[in-house]
Amino acid sequence: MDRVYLHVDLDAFFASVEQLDHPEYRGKPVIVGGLPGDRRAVVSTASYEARRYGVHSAMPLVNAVKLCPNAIYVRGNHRRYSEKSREVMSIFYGYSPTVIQISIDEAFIDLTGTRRLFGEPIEVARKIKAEVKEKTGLTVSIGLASTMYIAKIASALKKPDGLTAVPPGDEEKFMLSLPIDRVWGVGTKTLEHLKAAGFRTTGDIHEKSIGLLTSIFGAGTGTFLYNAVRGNREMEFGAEPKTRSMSSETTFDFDLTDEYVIETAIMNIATDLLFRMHTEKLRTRTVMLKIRYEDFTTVSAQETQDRPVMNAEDMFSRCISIFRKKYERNRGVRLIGVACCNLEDSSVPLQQELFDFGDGKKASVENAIYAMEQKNPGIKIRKARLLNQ
DNA sequence: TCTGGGGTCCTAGGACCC
DNA sequence: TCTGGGGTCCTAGGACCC
Repeated sequence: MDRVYLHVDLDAFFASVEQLDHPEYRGKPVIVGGLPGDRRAVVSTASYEARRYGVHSAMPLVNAVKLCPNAIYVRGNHRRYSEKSREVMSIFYGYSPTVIQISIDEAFIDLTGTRRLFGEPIEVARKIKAEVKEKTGLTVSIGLASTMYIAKIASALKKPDGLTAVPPGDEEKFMLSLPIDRVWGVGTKTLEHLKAAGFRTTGDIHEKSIGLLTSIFGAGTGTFLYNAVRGNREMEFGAEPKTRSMSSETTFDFDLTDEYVIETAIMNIATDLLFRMHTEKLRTRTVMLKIRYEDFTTVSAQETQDRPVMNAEDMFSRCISIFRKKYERNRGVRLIGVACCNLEDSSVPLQQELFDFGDGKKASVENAIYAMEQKNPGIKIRKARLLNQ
């Protein structure tokens, strides 16, 4: 059967939600990510009005302030964005049971075999745009193609409020019409590498053998490039996008060198992460700590134990033990991150011998605290050490 | 100019086992 | 004294995405 996919992308999502919720922001440059004066913030989303000044995602906020001092700056409200995201995603299920959400603001919709029920895919795409606009006030850009990979690239070509269809059979032609930096999966590093090796267009890649490409770019990137420019890249999305890791990190306004202060920050981050793990009913045996030094060099180390992390104290002591082994004294620290990998479902009971260390009591006290925090969002119960932050 | 936070996946090297 | 080949698992780091 002929495959048909849509890729739907919300336009300038966070900024658009702000303009929706604050009518006085409409038609004006809105920049989500931080307030002027936030030293190390970056732009999360810029409204199209702000993009005209050259502001874009991932740009350091200080640069945005220089380009567009009169913009409306907001830190952002993720809870609200998630709510709007759910509204939009639920509309998609009216057109197909197979919706694959790949981030807060985009999803694939599998329209394969739905023609008899819903009509031509291009008409379905138009209907979805209209329904999203009518029900949520937001606009989307859509790509339509025979593979998810092509649909994904197509959706970005006419933004905002765009619709781009690539007819079946035209996949390769489409890839060859694309500037090289539009190839999804080619980032800054590969782009530099391509330029250095004299590749300027997707056609330049297309005319080389797979052997040559892998000898220049390595096996992984080489075969990826070879297939991508032929439109051969099909992504098999597994059934369940399972959570594999969870992390929390903080960039400090100023670099830290005092070890007590750094360790207190680690406690803060670890506590936050453990709370999120708890609400998602996840547990882990693998804890990773990340240190970014003032010069942006980044190191990380992880430790796996037989027993899962039992409570905050356990979590903290694992983090600190990694930190003390890894940290090079007196170097300024700009970021600390903690991650838990290889997550397990915490409702699966533990073997008894892993549990009998007196940790049970601590864990149940913490569960009570978490329950209270969940019931009363806003209340945070923290160790005394964290109160003066 | 100075570079967030939350993720996923890949690769290369070392340990360990047969 | 000098040493195989294959497999698996773990770790650190890197690339990429939104």
